[in-house]
Amino acid sequence: MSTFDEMDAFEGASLSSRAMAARPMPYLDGLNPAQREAVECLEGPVLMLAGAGTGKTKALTTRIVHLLNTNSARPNEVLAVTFTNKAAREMKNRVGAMMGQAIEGMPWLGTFHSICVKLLRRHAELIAMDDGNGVIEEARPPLHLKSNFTILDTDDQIRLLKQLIQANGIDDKRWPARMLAGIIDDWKNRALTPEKVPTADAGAYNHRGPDLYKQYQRRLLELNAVDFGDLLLHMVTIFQTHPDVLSQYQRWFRFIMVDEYQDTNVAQYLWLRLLASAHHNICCVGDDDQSIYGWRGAEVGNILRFENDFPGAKTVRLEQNYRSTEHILAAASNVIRGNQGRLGKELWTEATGGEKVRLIGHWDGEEEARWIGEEIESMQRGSRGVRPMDLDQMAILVRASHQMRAFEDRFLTIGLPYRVIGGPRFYERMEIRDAMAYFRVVTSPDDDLAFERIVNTPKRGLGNKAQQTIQSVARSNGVSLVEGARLAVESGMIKGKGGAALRTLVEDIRRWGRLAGDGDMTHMELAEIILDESGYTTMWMNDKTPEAPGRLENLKELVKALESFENLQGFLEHVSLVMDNDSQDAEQKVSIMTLHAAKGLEFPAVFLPGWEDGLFPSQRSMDESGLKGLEEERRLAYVGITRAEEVCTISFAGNRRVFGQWQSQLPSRFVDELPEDHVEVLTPPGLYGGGYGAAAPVKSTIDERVAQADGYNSPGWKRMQARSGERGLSQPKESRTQVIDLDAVSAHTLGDRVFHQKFGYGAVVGIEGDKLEIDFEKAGTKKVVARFVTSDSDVPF
DNA sequence: AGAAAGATCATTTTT
DNA sequence: TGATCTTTCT
Repeated sequence: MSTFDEMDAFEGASLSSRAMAARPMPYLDGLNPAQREAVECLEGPVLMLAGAGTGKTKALTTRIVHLLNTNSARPNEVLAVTFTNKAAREMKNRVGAMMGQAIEGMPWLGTFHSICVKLLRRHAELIAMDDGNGVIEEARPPLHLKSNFTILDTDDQIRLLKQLIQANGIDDKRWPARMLAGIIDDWKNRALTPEKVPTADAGAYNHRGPDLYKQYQRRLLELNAVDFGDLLLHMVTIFQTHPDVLSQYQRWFRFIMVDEYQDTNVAQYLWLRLLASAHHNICCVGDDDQSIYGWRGAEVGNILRFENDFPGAKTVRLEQNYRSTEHILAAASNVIRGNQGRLGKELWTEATGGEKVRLIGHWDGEEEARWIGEEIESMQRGSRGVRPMDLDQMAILVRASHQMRAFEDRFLTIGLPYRVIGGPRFYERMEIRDAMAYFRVVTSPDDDLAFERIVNTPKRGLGNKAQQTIQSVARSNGVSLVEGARLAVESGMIKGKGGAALRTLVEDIRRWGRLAGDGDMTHMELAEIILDESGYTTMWMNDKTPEAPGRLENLKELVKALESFENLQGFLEHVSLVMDNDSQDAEQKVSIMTLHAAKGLEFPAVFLPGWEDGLFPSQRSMDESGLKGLEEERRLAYVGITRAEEVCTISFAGNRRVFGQWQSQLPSRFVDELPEDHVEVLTPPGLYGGGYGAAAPVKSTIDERVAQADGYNSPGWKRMQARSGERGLSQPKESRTQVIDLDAVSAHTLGDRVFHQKFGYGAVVGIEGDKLEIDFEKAGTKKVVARFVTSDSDVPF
């Protein structure tokens, strides 16, 4: 950070004179014409529309290299933003590899969030509580953010909001904290501070939203904390209200590059526009067809509007695809064609031939999983002219994570190794968060949220009552919770076992803090001491649940991860933003993940199961966002198909168990959007109809052929429809629930023998509404909700 | 304070 | 169905 002045001086040199000194540029040779055009256009706004598999990262990194190599910019004058740490890392590595060891790293290549943290730590004091009414509370010193603020994650955020909600006397059953968190996040994504929330949103959260948002921001400031959304919001606010700060950075970041521009939200967009507004040297890379995070605040509009925002922008399209076969590209193109308002792009490839996209319908979800399992095994050996493939080269991409279960179950039984990608991240796991809370309390005893988390973990006999006492003592004395706890113990307000344990804890926290200060031991040793002496490790060692050993493993891993940091503080500062878990073991495994998690990845063989209306496209997307939602789903389909290099297999099931209820499913509308010429309809083996390659009538649609192939018209299918027809897919929820309950109730009469998951067999001795009184053979008489028992004579379908 | 029964509610989650 | 939360019981 010491080079501000140096830089400003450097700015004087003219571009051409610097370019004179340029070195040769062999790196340009490997580019196709479009890539080269995007790379060589260094000045002014550039929009690089990069379709899937068109060498986007190559172009992006080469452009950075070109900027540096032509002496157009120094490494620290380039602002390069990504969304993920992974993408940032990859760019760093590739730039480094291309440049050789010639440069020190690029300090401003990183995620939006990590860059904003750096900036915000420099200017934290500019974020202050300005009371909207102009009334300043005299008693307190002016409240402003301090440079050593902590970053709260979603969990802390929710807990904080819950406290606020309760303090405001709001029933958090009817108005859950999650909902408020969502609303506030949404406002932050739109760069709205509490004062700027539009009147149209006044009704949010039962009309209390805007007020609670304000309270929440104040509380965060009191805790010297920010949440993820604040990182951007605060920086935008600072840029908007402090022109001097803004112009400093406008001079500082002479060239701006943005990856995945289609995923930017309003706050990120404003942030970029403010920084670029002086020189317009901004190069945005993205693909409007791959915008799949609208539900998280991303605005496709940002990329669609680029040419308006930056008049005279140069748009370059990367359309030559190096990843997939022509059939796969044709399928993807044909599907995405259904969307309105695209910037327009058509992927093409020089390669010809290859396997057509394969389409197959199944009787139900389990059969789909069974078939895919077998197909994977046969593809390992090499089937139907497709080369043999390793498990690592195959992936199953689902719309919603609950679809994974069927595959996991199946693969477990047949012993097929698989790996689930995504899921809870390492630092989001309970034990990691607990351990980190301990570290937080030790390094900064004012961290109330951290203290709250660990005060009774492991159990110290400090229940609700004790914790409330601590809260009120702390509040009335205006001190932190740790201090409040100490006072509460000293004054004898918390006595007995809990009091003793609390005294020990408070003393320990102090002692550990001193150990940290002494520097007599490594921070790893200290971490181990904290976890051991607090009883946290012991807690998990005594835990008999199956996941306990894994948690202990994770704790070990956490301590190991400390190695690469100077001290605990250093670790904590970065952990919330940088700790991802792409732990990859060497073993060959099939990957299972959501379509969202698959963005940016590619596999020789891809399975896309569950293409059924309501599931994919998801009913909820369509209900909540209408056509926009449907179009985002379609982009998701596009993303899914374009992950495949050689073989893409799409499938759907006619029946699926949804929340324990069987439902009949219709093939996804996207199935109809596949181009027939590039699709091969497969016939599932055995069971239904059986005839391999059952001759399809010439002019039938794909749906009809699939239906015919897998026995849609079989008696079983008809029976199924008759049975479950009345509870269709799109019935309103209330009526569906009703139907279920009535079903369950009417299914039993006095004296019936029934089965309950927990209690086993029993006889119905009473019926009250939807509750049954049952005399269980083993468990005695219990009242049970009818839904939880099955009639013994019922043949589960 | 903690276990157990009951009620409730179910997408996608880069940071 | 089953994970997670809340309420109730000991």
